[in-house]
Amino acid sequence: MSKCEQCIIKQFNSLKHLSREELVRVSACKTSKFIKKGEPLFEEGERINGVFCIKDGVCKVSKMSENGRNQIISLIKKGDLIGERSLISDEPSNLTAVALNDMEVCFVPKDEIMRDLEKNPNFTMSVLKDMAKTLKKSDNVIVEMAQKTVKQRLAETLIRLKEKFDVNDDGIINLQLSREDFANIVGTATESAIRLLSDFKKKGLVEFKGKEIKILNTQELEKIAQGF
Amino acid sequence: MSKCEQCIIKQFNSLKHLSREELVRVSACKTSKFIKKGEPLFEEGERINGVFCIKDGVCKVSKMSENGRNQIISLIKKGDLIGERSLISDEPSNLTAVALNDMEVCFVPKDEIMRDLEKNPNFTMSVLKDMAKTLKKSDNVIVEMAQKTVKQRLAETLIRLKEKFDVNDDGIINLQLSREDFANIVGTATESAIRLLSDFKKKGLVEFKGKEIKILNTQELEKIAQGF
DNA sequence: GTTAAAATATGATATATGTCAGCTTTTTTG
DNA sequence: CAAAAAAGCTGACATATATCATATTTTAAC
Repeated sequence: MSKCEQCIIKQFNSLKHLSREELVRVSACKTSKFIKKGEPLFEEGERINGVFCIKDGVCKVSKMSENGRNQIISLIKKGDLIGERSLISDEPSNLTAVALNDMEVCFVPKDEIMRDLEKNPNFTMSVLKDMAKTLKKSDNVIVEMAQKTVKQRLAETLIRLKEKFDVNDDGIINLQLSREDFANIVGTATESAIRLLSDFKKKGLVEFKGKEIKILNTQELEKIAQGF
Repeated sequence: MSKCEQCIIKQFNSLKHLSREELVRVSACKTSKFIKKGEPLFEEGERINGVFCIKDGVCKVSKMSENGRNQIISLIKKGDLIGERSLISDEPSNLTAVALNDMEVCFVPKDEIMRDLEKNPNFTMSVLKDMAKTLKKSDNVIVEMAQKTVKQRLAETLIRLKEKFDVNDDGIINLQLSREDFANIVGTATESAIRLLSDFKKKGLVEFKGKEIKILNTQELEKIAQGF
């Protein structure tokens, strides 16, 4: 199994603040997992008891509403950590994470992370900063959900996908989402998402080949997101 | 000026984890402020450079949407801390806080808090836990905003107000909100909020005397919040 | 206390979005 | 490869909510 000390992935998250010694300890207790597309990394109500470091792949993090509909809260990708929150608040997860493509993740058990949080202020501070950043993003999402129309949110989502995930030579975004996923991100009915996406397509703003997405006119999408 | 070491308010927040020595230092550099109803505690874009500890009163924390409408993200009351986030991420505030009634707050400058965060792991851990909790709540709000109707959200809001703020002998909630505030909490037009509130009133679920709110039927409101 | 301003209320109407139903295409499974 | 299942698409219709206009009541200002 690969060693954390030598793993480049940690550069993308708070684990980079651990000392060599600490990393060796993490490495000794961590386990590797491969999650296939469509399979859960963890589910609502489950005790995670550790932190996942995403080595490769993407997962959708969602939550069931009382109405029985699924809301995707965020997309987590290579380099991200997930699970710190439940660990810190010592509660079962309030979220479900499902792989959107084949994933490779490392799992570090709770005790090791807690120990590092207590002993290494740099690490703790980094986790704290990360949370502050996430909280800020959450505020933005709340405002967006509360104030923007479905069309605005969908345009916004497309722009963000392009920014967050790589685009290949043909301009195709390196992530495949179903229409239902889109609906669950913006918080609408699948049919509405389908209709609006094909609207965007008709207007020449995006192109779809199956689930491949290519953004043709970011500027116009931005205008729509802003309400024009 | 009163001393932090002797202040009971700190029992309600992370400051309770500071040592006597640390509290004495905090006390020495803190300032007291009185904010009148309607006045801002701080505004979007402002560098706060410290943390506020709310000694008395309530404020609404909001953010402007691109559509030009105000969204209230949360209500902060006696005992709460506010400002840690901007301090930790070292950025100007993304939020505005406006007093809903006369407030008394203490302001502790950044340097002192940062010093405590670096030196006192208990304090840091407490702040971390607090953030994890807020993040969880944010997830819930996002799901609610994305998936529930305005009516559901309004019912939910009324229930939460009753839980969060004291109720006097006559059953009246100890917080006055305008119809516009209600609209800005649930993310709707003021007219819609007015209509729905008077609907609830007609159905005997709530009672209004001006801005005084009395909840008459929590159970029924809960049903509405859940979509019945 | 009178006037002006703000908040609340209500009606009419337009529009966005949800829901249901049926159909086609794509993907999965054996 | 065939059959079944899932995903995508489209139309018709119902409904929630926004918007605009106007009236009334409450609060603030002089």
